[in-house]
Amino acid sequence: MNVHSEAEEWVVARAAAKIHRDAKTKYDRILESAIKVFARKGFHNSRISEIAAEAEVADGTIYLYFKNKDDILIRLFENSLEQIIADLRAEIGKENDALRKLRRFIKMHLDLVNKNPNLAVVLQVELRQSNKFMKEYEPTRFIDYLNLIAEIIREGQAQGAIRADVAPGIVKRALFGALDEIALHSVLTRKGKDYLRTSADQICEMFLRGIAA
Amino acid sequence: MNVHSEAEEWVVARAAAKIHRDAKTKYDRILESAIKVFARKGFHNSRISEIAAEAEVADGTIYLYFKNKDDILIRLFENSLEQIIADLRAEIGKENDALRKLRRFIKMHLDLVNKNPNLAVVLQVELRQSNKFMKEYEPTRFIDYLNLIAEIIREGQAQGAIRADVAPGIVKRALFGALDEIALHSVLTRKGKDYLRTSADQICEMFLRGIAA
Amino acid sequence: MNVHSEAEEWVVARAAAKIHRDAKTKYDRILESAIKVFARKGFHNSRISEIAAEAEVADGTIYLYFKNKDDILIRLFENSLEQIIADLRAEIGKENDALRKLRRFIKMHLDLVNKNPNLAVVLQVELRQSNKFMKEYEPTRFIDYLNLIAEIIREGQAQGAIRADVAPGIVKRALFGALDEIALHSVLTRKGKDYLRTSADQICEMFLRGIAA
Amino acid sequence: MNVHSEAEEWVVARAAAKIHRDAKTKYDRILESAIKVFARKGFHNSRISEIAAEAEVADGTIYLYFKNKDDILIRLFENSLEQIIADLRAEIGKENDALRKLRRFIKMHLDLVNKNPNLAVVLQVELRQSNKFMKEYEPTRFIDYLNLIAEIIREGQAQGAIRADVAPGIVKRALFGALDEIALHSVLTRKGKDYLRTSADQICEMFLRGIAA
DNA sequence: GATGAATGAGCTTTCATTCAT
DNA sequence: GATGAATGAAAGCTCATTCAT
Repeated sequence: MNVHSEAEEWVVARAAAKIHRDAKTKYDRILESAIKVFARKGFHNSRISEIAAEAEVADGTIYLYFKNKDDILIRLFENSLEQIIADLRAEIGKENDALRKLRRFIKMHLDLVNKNPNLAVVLQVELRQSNKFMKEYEPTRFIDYLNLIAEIIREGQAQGAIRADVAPGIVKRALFGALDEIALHSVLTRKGKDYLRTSADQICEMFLRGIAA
Repeated sequence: MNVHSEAEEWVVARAAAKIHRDAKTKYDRILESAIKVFARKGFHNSRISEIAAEAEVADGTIYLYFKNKDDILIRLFENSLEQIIADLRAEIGKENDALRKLRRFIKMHLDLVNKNPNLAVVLQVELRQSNKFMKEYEPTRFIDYLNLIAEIIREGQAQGAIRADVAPGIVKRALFGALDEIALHSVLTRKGKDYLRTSADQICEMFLRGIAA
Repeated sequence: MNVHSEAEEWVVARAAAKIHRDAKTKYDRILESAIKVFARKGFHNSRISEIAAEAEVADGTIYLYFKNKDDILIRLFENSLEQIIADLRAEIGKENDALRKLRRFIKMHLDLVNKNPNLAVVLQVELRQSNKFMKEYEPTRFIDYLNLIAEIIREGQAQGAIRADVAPGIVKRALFGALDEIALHSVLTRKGKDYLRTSADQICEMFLRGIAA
Repeated sequence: MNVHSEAEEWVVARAAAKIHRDAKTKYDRILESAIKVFARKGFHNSRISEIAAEAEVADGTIYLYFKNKDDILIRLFENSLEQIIADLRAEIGKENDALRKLRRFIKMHLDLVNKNPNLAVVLQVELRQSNKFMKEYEPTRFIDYLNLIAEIIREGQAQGAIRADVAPGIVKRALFGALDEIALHSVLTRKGKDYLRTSADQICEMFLRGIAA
């Protein structure tokens, strides 16, 4: 390889990087950078300036798109959850039977942890360290998520597949809590795919038997 | 009530307070004050000086008993869990049947949240906001707690009351997660006794059916 | 003087102050303020906030230009010494004869103490109270200063005016030590011009005879 | 060696240590410990509790013998200087000739640095870091020390060996400064015996020629 | 919209000193 | 005299946020 072509390649690579960078909105670039930085350093140890550097924008620019540091975390949560809910709905839609829907739901929840480790760290660990998120955030999206479960349960009850005395409003939280704790353990101990698969099976077995008519 | 008796009562009250204060070690007084202050203001918004004032000791005195602010939280967690584990063991000991043990366990876990609201706030919300706790703490006591559940499950499997293909190491976490999420919701929304009772019943029903042979 | 003209003068003075303030870089303003404050209160008794106030910048701004409090002292030392060395070189350059150069050097060293009393206090007293300066600082500039003396001595030896058995590396320190002690005494007892003049004469007489061939 | 005699030896050693410890007054033990600790850690980084531990006394005991931390340093300085002055007087007394006395003085000053490295570190570096010492201390002992030099010079002038136009009050400081700077350099760079010997010779040669009639 | 220099509030922790025993 | 548990004042530095350009 001669010097000429090396230089040419470098120019091409730079141009490609720039196109890629320009293709995304600054908003998205900041969110993606925040996920990386939060996952790497933790929420409280991440500096706005680091996120800005990672996103190749100025510190002040972040405040054109986000109210403050906690807001990045919360919007990140909402954005991700919105996408996840959409994906889950699509996945669930492939089944008619409520119990089979729940099975898909459980498997997919834990599969997401496996496939998005950075996001999982942020949602499982860092998010809960924001006082604003824990105390002030109106958890609309989170409630949407929980209600996905409640809906399936009610559907199952209508179908006669799930016991009528099961309280969807409570069981939705119990199931979420179970999945969440498994996800947290997976993230903190870096136990990955196998652990999550086995756990998904165990939880399916237990919950479905637990609420089946 | 006349002024005289008021003054007398005040004297008596002061004396009682002093006796109470002297009766406890400074260590215990600091821990109890920390629970109150953390529950009231949140971990990050609590000042060491507030805890010291509440415990009626000097700021510096706290550092004779604790390494730092996070250490207070962690020791508070360990102390509480140690007591809780002892109480749970005693409670469980009253039954021979594994499934009945689990039932007692579940009911008591949520009953503790009801009976110690301040402690519950700290353990459910504030504790998780300490980066040191989430990332550096070796969760020995927590594992002890989880293993209480695993033990009962293994016992039930030996008795033939619980399915042999249930994985105690996973189900213990799933059950804890479910209870924890219900506890968190109770704490954040200030839903108390009734919510916790109903939830305990629902979780018992679901889990016990879910793992029964 | 009437009130009218007083007010006018004040306006003029303020304007002048502002021009003066804007003309210098923040870096220089902070250094100059530090000299004043350190001289007035001593290094350990000076607060960063005082230096900031004197320089009319925010506390945090200081940390955009300096690593920490000790760094201000060290940079102050280096900046001053750099200027002093340049001036001394110019002064020395006016003579050809090594002994006459030394004479100029000695007189000028003590004259600087007389002309910059604040800086002298800082360099003689406060600088030595910084642990970082005494133990961690790599004294490049100071060595440059000492080597000015060594160079002149070597020159004198080449010229045959100074004994060949004089060790420049030791005598440079002995001469500096002598001047430094006189300077310190002048600063601590506020003995000024006359004391310094007489001392310069005495030291010249003694050193030059002491090393002359 | 059998176990029996080992135990016996240990008892004897302990007893000897205790006797040694008791033989010195607490005052002396604290001063000696302070020299060690200050030399090891520096004045500002030494804790009263460390000095107390080293001296095997309680923290509070130190305040029965010393006003405060700076007082330890100052009393340490005075104690040492008193001893040094006595030794120097004895040494000087061995000569009649003023110039020979000065020679002995210079050599002994630098020899003391060589022989008491810990003390030298404290007197050369740490002492100057005490604001109280630099600004409030009435330097009686130090003046005694300087006057030793002045006396010899006056003696030499009376003998006709030293020029009459030499100002003893200035030259004493110049000589001290020269010796002090060499001592400091030796301490900071850990250049020991050889450096100090050569320096002593150079300074003798220069000073004695410099002031000789 | 984008920048980044400047701001300044905010707080844990240390450790010399005291004093009841 | 000796102890050592308790005190509490004291301040450097960080970093989220602003705003003039």
